[in-house]
Amino acid sequence: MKNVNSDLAYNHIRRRILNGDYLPGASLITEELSKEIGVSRTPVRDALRQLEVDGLVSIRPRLGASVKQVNLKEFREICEMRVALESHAAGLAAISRSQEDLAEMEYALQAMHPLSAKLREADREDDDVISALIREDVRFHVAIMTAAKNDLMKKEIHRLHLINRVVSGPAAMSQGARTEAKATMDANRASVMAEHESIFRAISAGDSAAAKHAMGEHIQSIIDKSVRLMSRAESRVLARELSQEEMLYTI
Amino acid sequence: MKNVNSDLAYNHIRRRILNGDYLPGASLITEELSKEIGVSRTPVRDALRQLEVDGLVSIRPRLGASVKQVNLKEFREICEMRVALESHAAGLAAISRSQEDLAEMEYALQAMHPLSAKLREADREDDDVISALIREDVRFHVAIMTAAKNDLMKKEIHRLHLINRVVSGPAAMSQGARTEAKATMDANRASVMAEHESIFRAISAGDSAAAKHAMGEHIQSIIDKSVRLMSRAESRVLARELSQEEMLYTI
DNA sequence: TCTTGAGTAAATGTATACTAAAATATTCAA
DNA sequence: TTGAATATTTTAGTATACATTTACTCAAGA
Repeated sequence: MKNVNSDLAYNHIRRRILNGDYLPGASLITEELSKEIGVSRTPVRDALRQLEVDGLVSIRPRLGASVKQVNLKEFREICEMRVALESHAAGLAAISRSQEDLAEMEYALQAMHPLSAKLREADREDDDVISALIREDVRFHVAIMTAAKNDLMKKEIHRLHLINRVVSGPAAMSQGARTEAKATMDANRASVMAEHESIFRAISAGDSAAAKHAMGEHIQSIIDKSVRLMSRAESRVLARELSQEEMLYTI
Repeated sequence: MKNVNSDLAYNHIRRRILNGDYLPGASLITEELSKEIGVSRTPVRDALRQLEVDGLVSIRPRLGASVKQVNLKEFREICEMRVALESHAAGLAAISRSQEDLAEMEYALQAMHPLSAKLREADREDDDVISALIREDVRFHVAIMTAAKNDLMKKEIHRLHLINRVVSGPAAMSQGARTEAKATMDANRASVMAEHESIFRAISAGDSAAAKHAMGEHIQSIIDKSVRLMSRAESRVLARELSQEEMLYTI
């Protein structure tokens, strides 16, 4: 995208969705958005179609656009795609990684150690430390995607991440679920660190099969955790779609 | 898509691209297309944007749309994605396959045996037999994707296949390359059959790891063959993009 | 002859008016 | 009061006019 107004609309709507200003299911009316952004309906339509491709918006012909609501089936499918792509990417990274790639991964790991330790010792959760930890976690994963030397794959993985973020991110979670998520993350922090280490060792050693396997386990465990969390959170956006049959019991 | 006119335009352009009427690199002018199809520019623009998502068209802002030309780097990336997704899908299929799925795979294999044998015996290539063989090959792979019970993954694999078909399909090949492709395919037919058999055995036995591995090898060998063929074919559409530096030698 | 630059043509991006379909409100009868 | 039929409103799809940018042509000068 580089069409000034379409770009404007795209970035505006995208930011607001990722921000949680428009919650999953909320309808996105082109005219309202065009007034809000200050462009005509045409670039807004373009932006919504692009966002549909990104998986953040769903468009039903003649009925308009709304923020994508992911049901359990789709969530599972997205997760399976992530396992397939991220583990394969780790395998490629073990073959194609440069010294710079390895240095970036090592930097992230070195940075995470003290941060993780600090959280384990402290009684209270420190948001700054947590966000720093998340940043380094992302850095580690991005470094691997970069090392795999496959832009298409990197882009697709990023796309899937963003969809998951919209449905399982802060915006889509209740307050209770959010604190519980923090607790679980805290408990599993040590195992995450160990998994990162073994992924890094395999990539560093150039052992493609081992890297692939280690990453597969890692992503799978992350997914298992978030699925468990979301089920408990009774998140509206993750609710299974009820069949016509089941809807008969609404009395 | 279900907007009558956008749909009309989308199907029209898509068919012509897959048909080879518009070759890779050909520019697609919205006004020409709108006259040809008999709708206004708006639905044509929608269709072109959708086709860009499909990976069949590339749009450069202000410069218009053209049929996608895939360079060697992108081709490699698409192939790597296919290996990642199709092998993972085979692994899932080994877990989730139903009796109907297995029956469909077995049907395809049973149908391929005599067809393959007939081609090996006959001196002359029989187009009808070849297209029947391709149909059963597709049936086998589709059955596996279906058995994996992941629509998102199935759709993405199908998308990647179509892109490969446009750049490496009959339309994108010279006559010489086409006959050579046939010869190579003939030589490798036996090994393809053996690979199919071992994939089927693993899925049937519910051995996820084995199915994954067998499919990975199978796709990789298919890709290796087509890469070799295309390199030899000196296909314009697969040509590496020349740098500014290199363009200085055009005298 | 080659390069440079103004001018022109062509095609895309954008805004808007029009059309059609879906959702909502209203009316009237049972 | 309820329910169905109808009218109104809203909103998306489409066509088209206008604005903007790019590419191309052709002439003038080095």
